[in-house]
Amino acid sequence: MEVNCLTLKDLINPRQPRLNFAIEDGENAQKENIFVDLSRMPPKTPIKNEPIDLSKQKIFTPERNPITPVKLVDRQQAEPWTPTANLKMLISAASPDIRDREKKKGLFRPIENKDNAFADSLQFVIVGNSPVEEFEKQRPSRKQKSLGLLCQKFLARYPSYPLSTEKTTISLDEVAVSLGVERRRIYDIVNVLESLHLVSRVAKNQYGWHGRHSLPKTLRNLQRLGEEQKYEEQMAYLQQKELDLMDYKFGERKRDGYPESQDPQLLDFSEPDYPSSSANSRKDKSLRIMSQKFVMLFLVSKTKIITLDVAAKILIEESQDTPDHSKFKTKVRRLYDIANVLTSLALIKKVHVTEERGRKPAFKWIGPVDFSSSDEELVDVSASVLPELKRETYGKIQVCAKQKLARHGSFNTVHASERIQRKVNSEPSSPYREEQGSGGYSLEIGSLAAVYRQKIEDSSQKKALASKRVGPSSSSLDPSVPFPALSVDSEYCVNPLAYPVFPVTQTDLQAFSGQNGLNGQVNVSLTSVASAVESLKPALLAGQPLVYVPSPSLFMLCGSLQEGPSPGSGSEDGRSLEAPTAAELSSAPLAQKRLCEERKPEEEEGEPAMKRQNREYEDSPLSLVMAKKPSDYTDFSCPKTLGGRALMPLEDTHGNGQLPAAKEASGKATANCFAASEWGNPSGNTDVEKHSEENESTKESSLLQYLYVQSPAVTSSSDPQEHPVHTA
DNA sequence: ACATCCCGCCAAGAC
DNA sequence: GTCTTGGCGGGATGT
Repeated sequence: MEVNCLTLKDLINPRQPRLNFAIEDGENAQKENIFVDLSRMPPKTPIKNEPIDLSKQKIFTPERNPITPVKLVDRQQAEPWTPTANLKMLISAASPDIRDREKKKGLFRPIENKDNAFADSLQFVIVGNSPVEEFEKQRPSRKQKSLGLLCQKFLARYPSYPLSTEKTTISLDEVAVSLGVERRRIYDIVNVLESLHLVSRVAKNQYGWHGRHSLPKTLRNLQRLGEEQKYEEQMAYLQQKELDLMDYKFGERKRDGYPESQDPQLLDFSEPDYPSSSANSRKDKSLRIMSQKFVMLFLVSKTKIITLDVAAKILIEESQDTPDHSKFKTKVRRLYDIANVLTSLALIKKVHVTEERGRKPAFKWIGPVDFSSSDEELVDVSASVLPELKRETYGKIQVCAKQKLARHGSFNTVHASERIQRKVNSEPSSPYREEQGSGGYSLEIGSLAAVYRQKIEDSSQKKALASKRVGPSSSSLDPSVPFPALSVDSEYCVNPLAYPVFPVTQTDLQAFSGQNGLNGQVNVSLTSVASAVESLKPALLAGQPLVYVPSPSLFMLCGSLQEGPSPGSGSEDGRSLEAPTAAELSSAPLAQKRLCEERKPEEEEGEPAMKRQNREYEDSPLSLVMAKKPSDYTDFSCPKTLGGRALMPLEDTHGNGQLPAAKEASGKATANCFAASEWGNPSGNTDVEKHSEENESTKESSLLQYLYVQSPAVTSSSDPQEHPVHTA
């Protein structure tokens, strides 16, 4: 893991690793908060960040006690250090030496240094003092410390579609250390992930990693709930209202626009009572719930674009908090946090909506849209119950599949209901971390949207141009046109680039391959990609009425290909049984592969996103190669049983069904399939396209047209992204 | 000036 | 009381 690198550096000096540990541990020992403080104590200036000492990690490495929540303290203590030692350390902190050390740490913090990834494998390398200087140089910019980036790193550690067999346990401490951040940050990430059931809390300090297997299901449920909540109407209402005036007091809005306002439901939903959660207390209004609601808004939205303020207003209302401005601001802050995580999951991307008033920040859903597979499993949710119920439900299901539950004693922490869920969800697995082994690739993996974007910008622009040429035709209207009320939003600027990466496939592959030593990483030259993309586009677009052309990224293309009615990406998905055009099919994949291959050589810090994407591509090809049977596809697409059990069970099922020997392979295949099915769509394009087809609403909305245009200028900007275009 | 959102204080809760 | 969680919002950074 990246951590290693840091460690190494830290170790730089003759320090024995042990010593380092001890020291660091001592530091670490202090709880994050405390620790932080300490760190601050010294000259904050440059250092700020690195509360945590990586070195330990290394040493301990991830695997360490996965199950039992290990406290840093404990670790420390393992070391010769005593608590007093910590004090000493603190004291010493004042000394320059210590400062340096910390600085070094800071430098090494994985987050900042993406390159570190493989460090783990490396043993401690002693480095010169340079680190300090470097540190100063490097002083991580704020962006480098962003939650989104952090989340990507976090995600990179785990396979998107873990095999059923591997139960990954996430130790918050570990992760915090390895990522070089305070635990508090990890909570932010984990809470959002938990809201989507990508992880579940197993015990104190312990989370179980589920991956995206159940994501479709979860989304489906959320969508359902969102519908029940009538979020769409609320949004429409708000938007309208905004036009009129800014206030978002909920009393007003509801009445006006939509009488039927289901506020009560919402309210209920939001906090009051989850059956599961005993006390709604703060937990219930937590980030988790906000996250789910936020996602619901997207799923319900026809436009798939939601502005932060609208989301904030809706959330505020639900919470019933007083509408005061401060609340609003706070909500928005939280939404940014959530959005960052969702962005790194490639579920949404940032865009800007131009209204009469001006440009507003917004997010567009680029995740899977069709969770067509119906499940009965669903939670019968009364809205109120929703989240928790779901969890439980899922959990139960899973449990059934696997009875393992919690053997760990650790459950105690959770509320009864929660406990159940959590237990269910997370199995006391032995911690397998692929990451460990993979150290190197960990970083690469996930979807690094942000990074990716930047990198891509150039290419994207080009593409954008191309797309434009293609014309409005290519630039599609957003099929999903908003509700009439939404007219406000008429203009959306979206960056073409979608960076949607599917961590999924990659991860999976990695998991698989990773063991093999395969790192899917590939660096594709942007140019090559672009060219490929463009070539592909036409074909893809051709049939569809409305197409959102994601100009920029290959990724997008791929996605479209796969999903799209068109091409055959299907092989992966299994969908494309009927390969649309042989040529297309073949071409696309091949192209991708090529690209991927090309890239491989280069890996750089900034690149991770690219890499990941590339991998993804690779993955898809792989999957193709693997050739799953259509059957798999079907399964995924229609989780007859229920997507729910999905995670492990599905895999298991497959495995079982298939030759045991082949299990692995099958597992992989399945994983891929999943990935494809779920994520194949991930690209916004796909979604859009589908929507266009599907949405009836579209017609209405047809009035409004959204052009997605790439901003020509974008390149330079860090966020190339979208420029608003006014089409309507 | 405004958009983003990091940072970490500090309280609620779980032991 | 200690430790884990995580709400919250000040204020820094980015644009």
